[in-house]
Amino acid sequence: MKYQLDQDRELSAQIAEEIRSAIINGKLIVNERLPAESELCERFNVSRSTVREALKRLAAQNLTRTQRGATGGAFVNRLSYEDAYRQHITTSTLLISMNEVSFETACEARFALERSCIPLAAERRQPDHLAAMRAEIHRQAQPGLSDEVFCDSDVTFHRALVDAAGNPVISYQLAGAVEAMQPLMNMITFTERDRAKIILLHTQIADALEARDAFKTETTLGALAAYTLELARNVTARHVEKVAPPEKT
Amino acid sequence: MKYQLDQDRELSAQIAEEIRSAIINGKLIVNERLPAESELCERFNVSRSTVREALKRLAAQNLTRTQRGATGGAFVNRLSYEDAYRQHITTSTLLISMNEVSFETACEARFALERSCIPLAAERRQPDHLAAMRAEIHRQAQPGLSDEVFCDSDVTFHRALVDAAGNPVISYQLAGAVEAMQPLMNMITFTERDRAKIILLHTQIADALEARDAFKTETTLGALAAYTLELARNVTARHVEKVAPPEKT
DNA sequence: GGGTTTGCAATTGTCTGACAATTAAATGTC
DNA sequence: GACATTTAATTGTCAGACAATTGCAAACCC
Repeated sequence: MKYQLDQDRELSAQIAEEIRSAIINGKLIVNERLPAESELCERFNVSRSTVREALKRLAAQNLTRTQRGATGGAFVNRLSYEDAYRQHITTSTLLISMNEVSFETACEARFALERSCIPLAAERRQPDHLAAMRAEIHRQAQPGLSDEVFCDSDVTFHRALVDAAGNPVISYQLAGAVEAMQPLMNMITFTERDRAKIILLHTQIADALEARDAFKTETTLGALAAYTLELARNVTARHVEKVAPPEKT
Repeated sequence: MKYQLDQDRELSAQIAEEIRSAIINGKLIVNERLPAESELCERFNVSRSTVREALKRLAAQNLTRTQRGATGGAFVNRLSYEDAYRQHITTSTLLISMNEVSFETACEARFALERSCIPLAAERRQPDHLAAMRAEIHRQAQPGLSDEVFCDSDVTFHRALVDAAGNPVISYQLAGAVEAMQPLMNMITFTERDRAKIILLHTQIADALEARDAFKTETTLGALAAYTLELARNVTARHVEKVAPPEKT
């Protein structure tokens, strides 16, 4: 069981990779304790700092957790839905914001993906899902609501819709679409949008879902998508008016 | 600009969190250079080891990269689609394998999500997407193909279908569903499955997509989902036959 | 014997200082 | 000006030390 760390990549990265693949391949199982840092030093023949940097890399990915004390150490972490959610949302947010994704592309993706949960949601929605959606609609109708709170409520509404599908894997996967992109979309469109219209569409979605009418739900969600896209185009058009195009060469 | 690191959480985690939120909030922009380690030591009033552990945490999340040398340092990394893909697939794989997700739940999620790209794919599929799909179908039909290669080809086929939607955000989001779950599904069903039947369904999907018939494509994908589920149930049933249920108290 | 306290040992967290490796820029040489 | 050398800045790695935490067992007390 000797590890030869070959290349000129950083040692801590290689060691982290070694352990990471052991976890992914199931050689290390959940809650299993990794060797102590001092032991890893000997095994990989590196200093403790290097081992620690490797372990911190793993901890940053929620692959391990550490405890101090006599029976402490680094343990393989069970990746919880909550951690995975957060990670997925963060990654999605960064990906969108760092890669000049057009609003149309993001909007299209977001609604296409959300649509996928509707047949299941129509079949399985429970009273509490409907109640959550109606509660958010009610909140959205309150006068004097700040844009920020309205946006939060919007996200919560859609999350309830997704959760109504009763499939945690779908909820996790769609978190990246709904929670990461909805705020971005709201940020762009909030100046233009007609809350009454959005609330109406939300109500129609809730009604259709209550009636277990998947087709109507999909159609209405499509209308919401179209309206969002239209808003964005208005904002863009107005921008072009105001900001003169820079005349480079 | 003084940072007070309060609690008894690890310092390196707090520092990493500080920098991470600066990146997410846009206070640090892509390719911007972070202060040198020695400078961060002074700023946060900690030792260099601690700073380094923090930076390694960020590097593990692809948020930063480092270069050695005179003008080196840690730089805010542009999160590429490739990195995001890999991260998403790894997280999805771990989430499924560590949380006792039933096969039915995973299968349902996987096909529901893939379905969402079909209307767009039918509209936009290009000759190269179709060619890629047909190439994989051809591969799958070759005799003597190992299960592993067949599985790889299966994944590639579905990825081509997803990419045909021409939306990189959708491709990214669906990577978690297709690339993470398909291998798991194949692992379970490969003993039972009839390759000819799968190839037929793949062919029908490619044909329907070529004809830009979204409805037919969705129907056929649904049939593939149903067949996969049926296979899994057969395997489970056989398992129950062979393995006597353990009689614990 | 039973419960409590104390001390010990293992382990991670942090600090300090040193040197190696790398790299771009400055400097020197022809 | 072109090329070689030196220098300085920066990260990567190592070694050793001490602090903080924590489970456990031994000692102790009643």
